[in-house]
Amino acid sequence: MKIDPANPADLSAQIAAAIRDAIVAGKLIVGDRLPSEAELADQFEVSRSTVREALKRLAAQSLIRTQRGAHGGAFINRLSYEDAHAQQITTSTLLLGMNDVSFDTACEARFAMERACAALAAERRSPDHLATMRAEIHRQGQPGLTDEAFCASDVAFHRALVDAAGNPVLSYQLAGAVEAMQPLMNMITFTARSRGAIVALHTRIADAAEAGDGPAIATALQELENHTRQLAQSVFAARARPAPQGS
Amino acid sequence: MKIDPANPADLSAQIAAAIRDAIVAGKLIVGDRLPSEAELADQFEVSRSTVREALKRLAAQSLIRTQRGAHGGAFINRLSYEDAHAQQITTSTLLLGMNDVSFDTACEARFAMERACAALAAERRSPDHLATMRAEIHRQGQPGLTDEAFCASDVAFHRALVDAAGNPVLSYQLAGAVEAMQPLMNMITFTARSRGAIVALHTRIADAAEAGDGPAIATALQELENHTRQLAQSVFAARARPAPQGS
DNA sequence: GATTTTCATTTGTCAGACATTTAAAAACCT
DNA sequence: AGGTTTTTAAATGTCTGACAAATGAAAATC
Repeated sequence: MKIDPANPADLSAQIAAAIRDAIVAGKLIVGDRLPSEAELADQFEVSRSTVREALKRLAAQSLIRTQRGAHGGAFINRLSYEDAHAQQITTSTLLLGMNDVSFDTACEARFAMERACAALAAERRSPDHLATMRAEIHRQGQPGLTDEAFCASDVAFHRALVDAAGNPVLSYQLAGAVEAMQPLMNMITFTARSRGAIVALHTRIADAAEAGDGPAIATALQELENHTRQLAQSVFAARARPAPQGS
Repeated sequence: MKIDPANPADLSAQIAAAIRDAIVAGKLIVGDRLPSEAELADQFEVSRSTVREALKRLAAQSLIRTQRGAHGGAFINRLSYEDAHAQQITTSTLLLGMNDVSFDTACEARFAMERACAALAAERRSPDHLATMRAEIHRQGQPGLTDEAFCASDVAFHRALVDAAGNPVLSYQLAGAVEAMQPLMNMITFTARSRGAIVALHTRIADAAEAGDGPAIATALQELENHTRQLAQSVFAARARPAPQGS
């Protein structure tokens, strides 16, 4: 594990990359303890501050965790689904927010992926998942719900559908995509009429899941996608009318 | 933007979180320049080293980029698809590698997601995508190809299929899932016979894409998933036989 | 007016110091 | 001997002060 002092890139970035590569390559495995900061500074022939900056970079990616005290140090961290999930949501949200991704593009991607678990969800849904879906549908029908709360419940419903597929890898990937959409969805105003349509479609999805009918879930999701995109289009059109030349 | 000095957590982690939240909330937008390290140290009432460690954490997530010199500093970075993609691959690869995710689970998730772009790919594939797919199929048929090279070509083929869906968000999400599988796929030995079967299925996929037949792509992908899982099962069974009680 | 030099600003790196945490080792007291 | 307290060593967390290197703007020069 060496670094190139002639490289113009930051030394701390090089050191972080070297250690990260060792982890990805399996040379350092979960639970292993890195040498102390002082020892690493000696090995790489840099100061302790530089080593520390490198370790902070790795900590930011949940690759290591540090412990203070006599037998403390930096340990290779087991990347949990939870950590990975949180990172993915941050990344996806920023990606969508910073790159002017159109609502249509994000919506299309999200529903395409969600339809991918329709068959598995129909096959494996547990009573727990069904109960969660029913509960969220009930909440969505209550009057006086703010748009934000409606959106949050929508996310919870779809999250339950995804989890019903019973594949943690799929859940991790999809939850990121679904939750990253939330800031975009929050821009929409849901009228009572469109809420009714959404609740009806959610009910169809829950019924189909209960009946184990995968294709019916997929069809309902397709209709939900169409409805959502139309709704967004009309909302954005109405919003653009007062200021057509708006930046 | 404040931090709590009584919080037992690292000050640098708190500062990083405060700035990250401001970015996610849109209070800091792409291109904005953060105050200089010295000014941040004054604002947060910590030393410059602590501020630097916080900034390195953000840099590790591609949230900021730094520039040296008179009018340099830390700037809010536009998260590119490329950066997000690279991060996702690292995260997914480690997640799969560290959590003993079974080959079946990962495989199921990957193909489920990939089938999600079958319809879109059939509709939008460009001659470029078809050419890439054909080229990779041709490479996969050549004798003397190592297993690693075969796997790499397999990834390139599926990458082209995903890109053919013409949705950058979908590409970003799926590419991570597909490429994260590569280390698991590399554990498999591909016999000449199974390579032939895979190439035949790839050809069917390319033909269906050319014909604009989405369902046919999905069917072929399903068969490819079945074949891959059977192959993995037999390989792992053969490997387990010499040491059935192996840890 | 164009070129060169100077200069101020900012990040990158280093060295040394002290505070804090932690677990093991040592000392101490039944 | 056994249990409790104290000490100690090792490690990370933070601070201070310094210098190097890069970079763009301003000043000086031709």
